[in-house]
Amino acid sequence: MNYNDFRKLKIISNEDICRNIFNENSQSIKIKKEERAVKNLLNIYNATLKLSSEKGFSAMSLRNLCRETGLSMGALYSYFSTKEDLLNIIRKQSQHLISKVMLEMIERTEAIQEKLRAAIKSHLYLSETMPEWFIFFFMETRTMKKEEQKKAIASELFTEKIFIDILEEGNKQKVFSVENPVLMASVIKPMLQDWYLKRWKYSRRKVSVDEYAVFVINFVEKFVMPTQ
Amino acid sequence: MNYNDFRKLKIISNEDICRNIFNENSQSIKIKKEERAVKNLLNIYNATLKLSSEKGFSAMSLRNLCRETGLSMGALYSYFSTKEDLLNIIRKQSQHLISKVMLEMIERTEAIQEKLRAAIKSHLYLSETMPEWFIFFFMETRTMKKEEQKKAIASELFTEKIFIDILEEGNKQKVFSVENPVLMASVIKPMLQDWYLKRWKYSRRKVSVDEYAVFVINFVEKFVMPTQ
DNA sequence: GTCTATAGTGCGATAGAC
DNA sequence: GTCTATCGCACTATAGAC
Repeated sequence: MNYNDFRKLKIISNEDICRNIFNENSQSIKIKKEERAVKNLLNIYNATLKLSSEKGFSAMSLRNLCRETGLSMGALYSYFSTKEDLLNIIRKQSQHLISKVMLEMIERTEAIQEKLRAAIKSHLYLSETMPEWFIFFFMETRTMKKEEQKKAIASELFTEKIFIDILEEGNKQKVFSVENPVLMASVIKPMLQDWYLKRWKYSRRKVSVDEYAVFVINFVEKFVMPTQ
Repeated sequence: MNYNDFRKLKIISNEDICRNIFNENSQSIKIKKEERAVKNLLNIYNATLKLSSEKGFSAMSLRNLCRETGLSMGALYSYFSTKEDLLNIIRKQSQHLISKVMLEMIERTEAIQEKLRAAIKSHLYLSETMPEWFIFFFMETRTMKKEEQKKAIASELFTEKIFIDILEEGNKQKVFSVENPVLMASVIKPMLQDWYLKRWKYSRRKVSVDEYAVFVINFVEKFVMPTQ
């Protein structure tokens, strides 16, 4: 599977995320008509990610957000109760959908080697599809309050666990030979994160997400496959 | 060389950085006595890195900084002219010293394989010595104005270039066999950055900087050394 | 060289008109 | 359901006392 195939699957969209936000926050959201609410939430969602991936969430004022969305302060506050609330809602829903997609993509494959490739690709492809959200999540974790931070850290460890499990299963099947699966998983993650954190670098050098995926997969496989 | 040896070298200190800040900004700094100025600058420097590595520079107010340093608003403004100015001064001086240290450490070695190891270790050891600064630099790049941002990006590319040069020289000497040195250098960098960005993870798992260095070096060498 | 006091701005949040 | 108007507060920055 390459990035084009992945996109055709239409496995995830910001609209799905906003519909979930609406359904799970129906009490705090003052707007009752689903279609209107989802439309505005999508507007707010996109604008928030855009503005805060530029300068950070705390540097984004709600007045910036008004300008970007075309909504008034009053209207914004019909969709969330505090600025911090907005951050938490976005974190929660997107995070949930992303783990789901990764697991689905891995489930589609059979062989353990394919699972490793699927895990790497799905993370890269997801971040290619919605880079602002990945940057947002990475950068804003430390600005969150303790309790929210814990959930963000749990999510980081969750995706890492996916890799650890695959590597350990590969060891068991004697397809892989990884001395330290935990440390191995630890260094795969930052390579995937670099794709969205330093996107400017790769686009400047005209490296496509597919090329990057192949490179990372080769790199990792050379280390995890038993030497002949 | 391990981390302990590196520390004993005392090759870099925050005081050196602050003394440079004083010397290179003698016009904008209103305090004229060097010893007093350096002492207070060090205080401000440490407090700024501490506070902004917690919640980000833009979320750190100058009132926070007063509390942390024990200085008043008026006193602070004798050392820099605007809040943004403070950010730029810190970026510039630390960045300069860090490239210098990396190059020095590499120069101490002879064989190209040792140079690769020295480059990896010096980056890891530096970030172990002054993690707040590395986090600060990584996180605040995007909050900077265009012109400052360019300098930060140039610095990222500069350390990457160090790796590219070593890999290409190794290819020439036929010690390495790296198909794509640029992409290889691109993925080494995030592995080094992970050490300070996710420090909580490694300390929780009781991985020392020396163990991490060995792992990264093995990982990279397995890929860059020609297969027998 | 450092302090306190304060000017001036922009923030998050809300009340009430429509 | 969305708007405008406005409150109270915290911010950066400065002026002037000591």
